Amino acid sequence: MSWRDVYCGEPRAEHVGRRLTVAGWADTRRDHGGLVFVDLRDHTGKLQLVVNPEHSAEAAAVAHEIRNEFVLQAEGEIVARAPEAVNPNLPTGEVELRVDRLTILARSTPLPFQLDEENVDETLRLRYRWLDLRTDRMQRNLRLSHTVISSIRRTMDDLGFVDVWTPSMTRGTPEGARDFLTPVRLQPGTFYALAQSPQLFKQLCMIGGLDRYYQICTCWRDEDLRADRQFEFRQLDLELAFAEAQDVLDVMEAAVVGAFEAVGKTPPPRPFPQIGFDEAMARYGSDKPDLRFGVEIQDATAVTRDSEFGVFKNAPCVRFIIAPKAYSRGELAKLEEAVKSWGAKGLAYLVRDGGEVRSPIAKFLSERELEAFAAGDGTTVLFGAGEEADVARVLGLLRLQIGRELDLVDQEADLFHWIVDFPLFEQDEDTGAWTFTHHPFTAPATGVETWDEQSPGEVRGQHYDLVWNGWELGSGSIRIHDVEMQQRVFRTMGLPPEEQQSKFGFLLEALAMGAPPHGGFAMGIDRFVARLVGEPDIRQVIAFPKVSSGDDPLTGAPTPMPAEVLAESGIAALPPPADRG
RNA sequence: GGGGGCGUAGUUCAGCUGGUUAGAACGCCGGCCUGUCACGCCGGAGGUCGCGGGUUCGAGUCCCGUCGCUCCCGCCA
Repeated sequence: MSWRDVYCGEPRAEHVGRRLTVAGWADTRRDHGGLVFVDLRDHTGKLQLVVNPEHSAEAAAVAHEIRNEFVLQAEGEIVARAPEAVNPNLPTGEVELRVDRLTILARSTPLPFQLDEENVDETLRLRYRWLDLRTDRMQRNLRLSHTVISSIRRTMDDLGFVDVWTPSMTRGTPEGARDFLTPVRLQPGTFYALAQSPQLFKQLCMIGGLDRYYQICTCWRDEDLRADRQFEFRQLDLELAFAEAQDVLDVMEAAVVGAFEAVGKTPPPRPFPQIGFDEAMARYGSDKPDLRFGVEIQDATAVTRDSEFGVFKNAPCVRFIIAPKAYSRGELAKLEEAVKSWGAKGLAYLVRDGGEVRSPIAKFLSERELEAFAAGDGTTVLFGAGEEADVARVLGLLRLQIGRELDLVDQEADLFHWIVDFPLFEQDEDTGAWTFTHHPFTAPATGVETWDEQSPGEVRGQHYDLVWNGWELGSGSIRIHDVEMQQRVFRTMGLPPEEQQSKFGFLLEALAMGAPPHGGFAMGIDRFVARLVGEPDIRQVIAFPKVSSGDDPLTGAPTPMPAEVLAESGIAALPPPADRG
């Protein structure tokens, strides 16, 4: 026997007269004492059951016992509703099931929250995720997530990519994110790291002649959780041999556009525009700019060098943005508080309101400066002064806040951009040491073979980030396929030959044995899907996510490490959290 | 590590400048109900106001601390 003939959402007028069995959850019941109505629900929709004691006394007896979320199986005839009883709000509203056999397949205790309640505390939803998953929201999110992933796989398949599995348990990388560590019982005192990305393995696949590799793989990073970050997440990971940057971008654009089409959304036009890193930082103060609104950053350093205002005169960099609103004192105080929390010392401003200029610094400013900061009436010029990187960052954040506050963001827009021409190296502010911007396997710009290894700040890399409406979806690059170039990069970041060998010896060996030119990309699937379904954070598209402390409210993980595991793995015992401090 | 927001029945929330016995809706329990669809009507149970301390004649309300969740900064090659 089968549990059901049709899903709850399926019956229509053409089913009238047919005997059918349906099964699902009791969404709502309306018990009139005699007649009982039950809305039976599954992921396809709802169907009204009518249980009439005159039709089946047995079914009616069962029906009175039904409570919310009981699992039911009902058998009977699909009948047309009387015209005045049609429910236009239900796709199945023209018909109902006249029940003559009703079985309770499972009972339910009263629920800790109601499924139709909005704004339920998220920890509670996650604690009882199996209930939360029954909601339309989660059903939609997870099913669309599947649609996106299968669409991506289809695109990859069509383009000749091969799905190759790479290990999750691998060698730790001291650079980059913190690793999750796995003790190895067979060799006490040693550990594997959970892969932060299959980066090196996919490069080895290229050297191994696989030509076009892809994988939708889990990656682990032991960093603080955020709206767009979990300990573990999925990425579309791909690599192409004999590829140039444009080849990689073309593949990614095809995957993105295909996913949009798969979920019935209007895809962004190709090719996605490219913006240089320097330009993005200068105009938007971010390497993942949200281009759905203006309020671009402008530079004033040329005029402020001779300023009477000490803060401007002494700052190596002065920039400003113009907000299309004459902010009040109170609002400016709040903005100042915000920029201070981002590391700025203060917030200079210039309000033009009804022909007047309000500004505590106006008296210091020359005609030339005022001209440079010209803006229409009903505006506020907001300044950042200090080191260039700090000014860019703070004004970038301020720009985002103003865009949100003043509702300047075009919510309908789907703007995709490539950010390109990143510097290959960046300097550590504290130590002055040079390190890689992206990762040490990114190739320098075409034609760049050597550089001053003491001062490589001008070298650009063949690196590209994909940004959607201000969210970084992922990044990729053309990789180094020449062993000497790879050693030069390691050397520039101060990695001595012995350490190059001990950490990356296998890569250097592989690069020396016929490595084709290659490049690839990695895109965060959860971020992409969250944006696609309109969710503000990735937990809503992950079936069983963790909360920001790293706890899983459902299983109660993580738990203290058992003493015998510690003993076997050779790890020094740490008291459980309850015993600490 | 730092900053902001939130925390009151099972759930979502209200609770004013401190002042009787902390309320509503939904849910839950009992009763009535044959055309409802957020069914209706009657009755009922249900609270450590996150926790601890303080101020006060009196604290859900004010202060300090702490815990939890959340957003952000740092961090995330």
